[in-house]
Amino acid sequence: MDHKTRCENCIVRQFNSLRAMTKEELKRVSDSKLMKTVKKGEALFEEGEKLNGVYCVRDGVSKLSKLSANGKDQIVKLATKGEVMGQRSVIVEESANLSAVAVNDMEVCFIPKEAIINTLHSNPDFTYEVLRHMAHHLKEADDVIVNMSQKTVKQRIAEAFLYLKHNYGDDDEGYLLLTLSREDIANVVGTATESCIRIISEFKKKGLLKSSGKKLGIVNEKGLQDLADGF
Amino acid sequence: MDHKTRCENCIVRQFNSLRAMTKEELKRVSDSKLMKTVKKGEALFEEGEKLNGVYCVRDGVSKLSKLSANGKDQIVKLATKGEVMGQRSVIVEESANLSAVAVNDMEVCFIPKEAIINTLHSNPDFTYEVLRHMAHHLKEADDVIVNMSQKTVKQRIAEAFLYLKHNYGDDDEGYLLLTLSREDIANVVGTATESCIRIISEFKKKGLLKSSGKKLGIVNEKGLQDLADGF
DNA sequence: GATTTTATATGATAATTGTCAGTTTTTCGA
DNA sequence: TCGAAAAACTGACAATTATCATATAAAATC
Repeated sequence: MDHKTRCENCIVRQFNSLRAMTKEELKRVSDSKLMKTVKKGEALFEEGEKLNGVYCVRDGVSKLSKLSANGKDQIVKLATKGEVMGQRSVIVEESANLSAVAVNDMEVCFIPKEAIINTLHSNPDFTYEVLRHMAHHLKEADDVIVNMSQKTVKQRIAEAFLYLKHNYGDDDEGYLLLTLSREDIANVVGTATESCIRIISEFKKKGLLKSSGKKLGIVNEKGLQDLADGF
Repeated sequence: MDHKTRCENCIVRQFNSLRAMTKEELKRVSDSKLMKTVKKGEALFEEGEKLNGVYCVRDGVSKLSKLSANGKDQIVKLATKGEVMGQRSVIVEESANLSAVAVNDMEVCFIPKEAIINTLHSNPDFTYEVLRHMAHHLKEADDVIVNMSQKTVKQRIAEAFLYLKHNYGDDDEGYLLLTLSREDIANVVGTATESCIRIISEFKKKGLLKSSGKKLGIVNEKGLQDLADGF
């Protein structure tokens, strides 16, 4: 087993609350964890499922979504390298509120809940760190609520592209490194797939976006930003 | 100073994370806290403001809202007796993300952040309890996101009334105990005030709601529920 | 490489929701 | 109790967005 498989040496840990664990706690996590690869489109867990642990993302991206009554999947959040999924459910001992599906091929570590819960009760630094992350997610969620209700679909799509660029970057030709299907983008901004496609076409015509095969790129970032801000 | 002003004896504490504090910690909180009355319409704090502590609601209701670019206030949450406001900002040491304005006359206790922060670092039970509450709010926020993007204005208004009845109750004649203005309801569901008024009128015509002066009451709860569920 | 499936695209139309303008009603302070 | 201000209401219309139908392009499968 090479060193990359030990949590103690995992860079990913720097981004999440596991960094507040003691050496011994981390050793316990590392000994009990299970590495998994998840192929694009596969589910890590489904809404309503009881989770026996959390998933730490080593590589790839997962969408966290919830099925609405009208049969559409609303994507609430994208989880990336370093993020821990399923924390909330484990902490409050409820079944999962969201489904997690891989957007591209992923590498994750499954950490059984015991290794987490024990530390939560004994190491206040760790608990505090988890709390800080949760507080950050709550702020983000509140902001999403405001955007959802106060911005138009066009503004939200513009924002989505800016988000993708800032969080996942683009290649040397200016194409986004994370490619989402039009349907996924529609499910992020909460609109119909057709409306989403139409607006992306419009953005291309206006010289805000460009495309090459499946890839999409931002041409005029300032223009998109102005649009998102309502100008 | 009568016993009701001591946190140790405050019933409200049962509903929030303060119940996980030790006697000594609670004493410190109680000694440093400041009781305030806030009149309807007055702000407890504003978005962007640095908070020096948290507010524990003893009585009354506050709306937590955020101003959007188009000048509208989106109400993200209502905070009631027992809830603690401003926790998030104090924990992550950021300025407030939301404004808090009293919906009716309120009685709150201001607790300086020192009394909270110290305990967060030393008492894992308390930290865990705060974490549990935050996790609960995060789930609620995720659900709001899904509703906002997947339900129609009509459905969201129906839901809002059911929410008001279930969380604040109604009097013996069936009128809601918490009366919000049409504008506030519109800002909760994220729609224009005129649209909100129109739909409420429609609900009254259909025998789903009734009104008497400022008061509104639910006549046909099942009907409202069916509507909210999309039937 | 042909074929089936899936994703993207576009048009036509309907439904929903917002905006503006104006009226009526209620509230509240002088 | 009067009068101003705020809240509730209504109509007409415009803008946004969803839905349905269908076409084309791309990807996956055999």
